Amino acid sequence: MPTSENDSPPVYREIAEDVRAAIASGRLSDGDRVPGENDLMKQYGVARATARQALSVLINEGIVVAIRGSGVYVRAFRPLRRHGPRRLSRELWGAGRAIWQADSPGGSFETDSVEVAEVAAPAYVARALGLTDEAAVVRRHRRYRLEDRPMQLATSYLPAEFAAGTAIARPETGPGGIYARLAEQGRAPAHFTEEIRVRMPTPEETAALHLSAGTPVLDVLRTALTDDHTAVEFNEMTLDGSAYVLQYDFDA
Amino acid sequence: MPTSENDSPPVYREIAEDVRAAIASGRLSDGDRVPGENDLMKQYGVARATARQALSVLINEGIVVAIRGSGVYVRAFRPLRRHGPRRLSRELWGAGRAIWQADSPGGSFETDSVEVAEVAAPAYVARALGLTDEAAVVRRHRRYRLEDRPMQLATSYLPAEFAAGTAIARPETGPGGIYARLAEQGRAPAHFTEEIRVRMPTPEETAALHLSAGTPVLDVLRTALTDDHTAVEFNEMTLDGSAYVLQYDFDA
DNA sequence: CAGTGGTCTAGACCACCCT
DNA sequence: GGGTGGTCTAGACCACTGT
Repeated sequence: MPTSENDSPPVYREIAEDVRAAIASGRLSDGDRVPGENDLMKQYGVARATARQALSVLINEGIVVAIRGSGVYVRAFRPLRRHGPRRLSRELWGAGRAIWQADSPGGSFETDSVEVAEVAAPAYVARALGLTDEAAVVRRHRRYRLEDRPMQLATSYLPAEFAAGTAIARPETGPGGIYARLAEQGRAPAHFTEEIRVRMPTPEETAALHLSAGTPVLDVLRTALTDDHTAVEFNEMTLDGSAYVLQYDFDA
Repeated sequence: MPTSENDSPPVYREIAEDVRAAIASGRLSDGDRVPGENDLMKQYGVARATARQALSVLINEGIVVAIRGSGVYVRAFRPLRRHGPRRLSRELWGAGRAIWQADSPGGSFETDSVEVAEVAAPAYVARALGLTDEAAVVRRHRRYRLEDRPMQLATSYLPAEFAAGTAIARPETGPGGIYARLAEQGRAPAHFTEEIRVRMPTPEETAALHLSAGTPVLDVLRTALTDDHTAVEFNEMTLDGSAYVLQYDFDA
C-alpha cells in the first residue's frame, strides 16, 4: 500500500499554518501582536502545550518573536547591505535594482570587546594562510555594533612573522585599520576570496549577537592575498542572519 | 537591583549543553546515536517533556536529527561548493586554501519539476529587470537534484519581449541552456550581481528540499546584465543551507 | 495585580523502525 | 513486539510586563 497523503497534519501545524497565512496575507504585519497561548487555547480548544508547540514552530521559523509577559509579535526583516566588490554597485543602484530593502548604516560601526593575542595557528587557519601547522599568528577578535545592536563577530589571523610587534598586534590599529598597516609594509591586499555558509548559532553566539530564536547566522571566511598571491590575512566572521544582505558583483 | 546572573539555566538547557559538549569534543561524531528521550529521562531524572525539550533545542540548532522509531543522531555537514566568479579559484585551490571540506558534484545536476509560464512580472522582478510593473515575463521554475537529493529551487524571469516564443520559453532549452540562447540573440550575460540572504524555510520549501528541522536556506537573487548593462535575466534561487558553501573571488 | 510567556510533571495513545 | 520519536492532555509554579 502506497503512503497515503490523506492523513491530516497534526493540530499544532494547522494552527501554525493559520497564523502564518495571516502574516503572509498581510492581515498581520511587522510588529503586530499575534494570538497568544491563551487565545489559541480558546480559539482551537487545545491544551496549553499544543498552543505553545504551534507558536514554537513560528518562533523557530524566525517569523515571530515571543516577549515574556507581553505577547508574541510579527518580526521584521530590515537588513544592512554588505558589499563584496563594489565596482558595479553604483550602476545597479542607479537603475534601482536592489531587491531587498536594506538600511544604510546611519551611524558607523563601533568596535567592541577587542581581544588581541599571539597564538599557534589552528590547522584550518594555517592552511588558509599557507603556513605550517601551529605557526605563530596574531589573532584579533572583535564585535561590531551599530547603534548598540551587535551585528557581527570577527576573528582575524595574520602571520606573526610580519604582524607581531606592529600596530596590527595592538587593539588600536590606527587610521585605515590593519589593511592600511599592511599596505605600509608593502603587503596591500589585492585579491580576496570569501567562503560563505549558513547555520544555526551556538548559544554563545546567540548571547553575543542578541539573537532571537529562529535566527540563522552567516559564516563568512575571507582570505586576503597580495598582488603576488601571498595570503596576508584570514578573517572569520559570523554575521547575524537577520541583519545582513550580502551583495557580490562580478563579470562573466 | 541589577539583573543577577547567578540563577541557573533551566534543566533542559543544561541537558542540551551536555549533549552539545559531547558532540563538540568529538566523543560523539557524525552519524553517532545520541542519548534518546528515555535515556535522558533516566540519566537526569526528568519528565518526558523535559527530555524532549532538550532534544528539540539541538534539533533546531541543526546539529542532530531525530528519526522516528530509531533514535537521534549527530548530523554531518558535507556541502557542495558553489562558485560565483571562478577566476581566482584555481590559484587558491592550488594552494589548498579552501576552508570547508566540500564534495565536488560526482554526478551532474538533474533538473526536476520544470514549469514554464508567461506571467505578469511581480513588482520586485520588474524592478530587477528594469521593466514597467506587470510587464510580461517568461518564468521558468525548476528544482535541481544531485543523485536524488534535492539541492535547490530556482525561478528565472526573462522579459517576454525577447524570450517568448523562443527556446527559452520551452522546458528544454537545448545545449548550453538559456545563457547560450541569450548569447545567440546578442544578449550574452556579461555582468552579474547577486544578493544573498539567509532565513528559515517555509513548510513548502522544507518539503520540496527534504530539509530536516534546524536547516536554514540561502536565498540567492541573481541579476544577469549584458555588456551595455541591460538586465536580461533575474534568477531567484533557494538553496539548502546544509548542502552548500558559496565562494566568491574578487579583487580589491 | 492580572495577564503573558517559560519551565516542568505525569500521564496517554499513536506511527514507525528494527529485530 | 519492544523501543523509538510524535502528538496531546491537564494540570502546576514561576518570572516578567503591563496598567
